[in-house]
Amino acid sequence: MNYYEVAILKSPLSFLTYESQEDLNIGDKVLVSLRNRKNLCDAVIIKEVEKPTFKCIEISECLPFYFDKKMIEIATFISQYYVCSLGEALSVFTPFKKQDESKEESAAFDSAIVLSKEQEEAYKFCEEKKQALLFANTGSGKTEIYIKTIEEILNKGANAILLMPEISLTPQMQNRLEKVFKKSVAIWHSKVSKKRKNEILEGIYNGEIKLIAGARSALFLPFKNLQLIIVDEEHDESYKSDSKPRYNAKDLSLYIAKKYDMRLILGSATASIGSFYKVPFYRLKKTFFETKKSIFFDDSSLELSPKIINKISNTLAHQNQVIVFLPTRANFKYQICTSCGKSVECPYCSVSMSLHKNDLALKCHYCGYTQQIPETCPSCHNGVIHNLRVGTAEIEEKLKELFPEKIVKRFDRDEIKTDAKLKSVLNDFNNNKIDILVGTQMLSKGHDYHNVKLAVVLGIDSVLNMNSYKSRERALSLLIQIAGRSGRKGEGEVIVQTQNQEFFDYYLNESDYEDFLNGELEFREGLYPPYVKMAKVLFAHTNGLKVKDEMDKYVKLLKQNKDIEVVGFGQSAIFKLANKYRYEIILRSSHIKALLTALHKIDSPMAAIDMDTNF
DNA sequence: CACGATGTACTT
DNA sequence: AGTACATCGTGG
Repeated sequence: MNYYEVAILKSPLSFLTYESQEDLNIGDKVLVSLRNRKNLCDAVIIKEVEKPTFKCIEISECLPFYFDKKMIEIATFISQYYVCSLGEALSVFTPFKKQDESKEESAAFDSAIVLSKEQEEAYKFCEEKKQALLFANTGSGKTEIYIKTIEEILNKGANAILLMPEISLTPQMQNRLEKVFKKSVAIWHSKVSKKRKNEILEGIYNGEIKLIAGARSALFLPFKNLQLIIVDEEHDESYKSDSKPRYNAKDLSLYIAKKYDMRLILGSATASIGSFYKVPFYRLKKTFFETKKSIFFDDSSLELSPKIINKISNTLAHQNQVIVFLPTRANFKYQICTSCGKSVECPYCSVSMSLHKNDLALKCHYCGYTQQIPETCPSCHNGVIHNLRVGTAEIEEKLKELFPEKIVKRFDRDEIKTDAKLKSVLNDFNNNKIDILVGTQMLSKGHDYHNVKLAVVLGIDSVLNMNSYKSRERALSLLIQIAGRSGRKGEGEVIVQTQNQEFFDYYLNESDYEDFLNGELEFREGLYPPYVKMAKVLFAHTNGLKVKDEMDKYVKLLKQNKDIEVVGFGQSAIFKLANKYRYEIILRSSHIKALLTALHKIDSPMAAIDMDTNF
């Protein structure tokens, strides 16, 4: 009889010992039964052990899948660094399939791309450094460098992964890749159907698919010979997972590339401070079409001021297109009573409900709770509800009133729910069937709107004024990304509504993003990442008193540790979420090991640990 | 005493 | 985490 320690997938349990008649290998995927559990559980063989003193259960079945050595090593790192069980860490991977060898037909792709002198230099730089940051202005042609590099890697018979933020897996990027790599490329993200995912996996198993362009989870696909990872829009914060394991796919890519000596390209026009600090960078500034960009500012607090309306009107009069950005969905963010001043809150979360006129409803953007629009204030019963801070739907409505003969469409999470919808709206926009596109962050992500001549940026101050050491970085990079959408061909205008003209103007017109990054590095030294590590411990429970006590207990405990600093603690920004009260502790340390040791010791059922939080 | 809601103990 | 089982309160 053989005895094995197994990690239960998706479970926080530590290793459990099972027996088996069969000789199994480390990494084999098996099914085991667990007392109290009706279904068999997926598990992974971690190591062979001596016969234990207690009685074992037999492994129910060995499945024809396995996790290879690298997967187990990377998962071990994830469980250490992001503080979770090995079973939880392994569950993000798609295992290999035990089967006959895949056909080793060598590929010969020819993108026929000719790089410019500057691109060629950048390309060489990335090759020499092995792991590099391609800090490339919008329109400077980083995609060509990606494709050229992928081509080189695939032609050597190896595999490549191109990571992109889910939202920016654009149809045009798909087209460009398919044009060169044909059936060898596949798109992978959470909205791909289960059936299609199985087809793709089959393609990876038999070697027909050599390149995956996809979201976060694409990093964990079973490639035999992965040699290149590209992280596009590397500054994007959505690479961080917000459920367990809370890994950051960009940071993990760097870890993996270094550990296994793979090529890595991090690409962005607004490089993140972390990458700028850690990774050698090449600055690709020269753009193909020398675009003339004029930036205007508007300091009104009105959402659509006469100055802005005038600009839009002029642009439309010349048969040109406009995009309007604002960081808020729906019609209004807050519903305030004119009489008692209270806002309508979600009964399960301590946040204001947002008005959705289309659905005649108030919705909670955090838990999804929906209720009818109240006629009078639910608190004092006599006041009238007054709206504060507009969202995309409201601006869309106003623009339709102002320009009744023009086509106005919305581009946000409420409107673009499927891939088909995304494609059709982008298609209509690029075929000039839409005059004005109003949207949220979604607008800023790498889409190529080639006829846009005006970008209107509203509400950027609410991003800048957020209470986070990252606010400046977020606001400026967002603004640059949106501004980059205007005038991709020829002249473009940008109008920014802000009370902070000096800040934005300086970095948009007089200085460079690189200077901004250097300035921020100086500001963060000794206090914030990338110089120190920060983590959040979130306590959540239906009982608000119990959870506070629990947090207090850990504050006391953690404060005794000389190697780590309790930066702050108290109620979370959203105190009540989905009917649970939330408190948090923010930790900082320049001593990673000490911080991780402390975090691993936290064993409260109410606590969730978030390493490298997106504050 | 029947219920649902809440709490707790356990997993090889 | 997911589950079964224990305990508590309410209503009949």
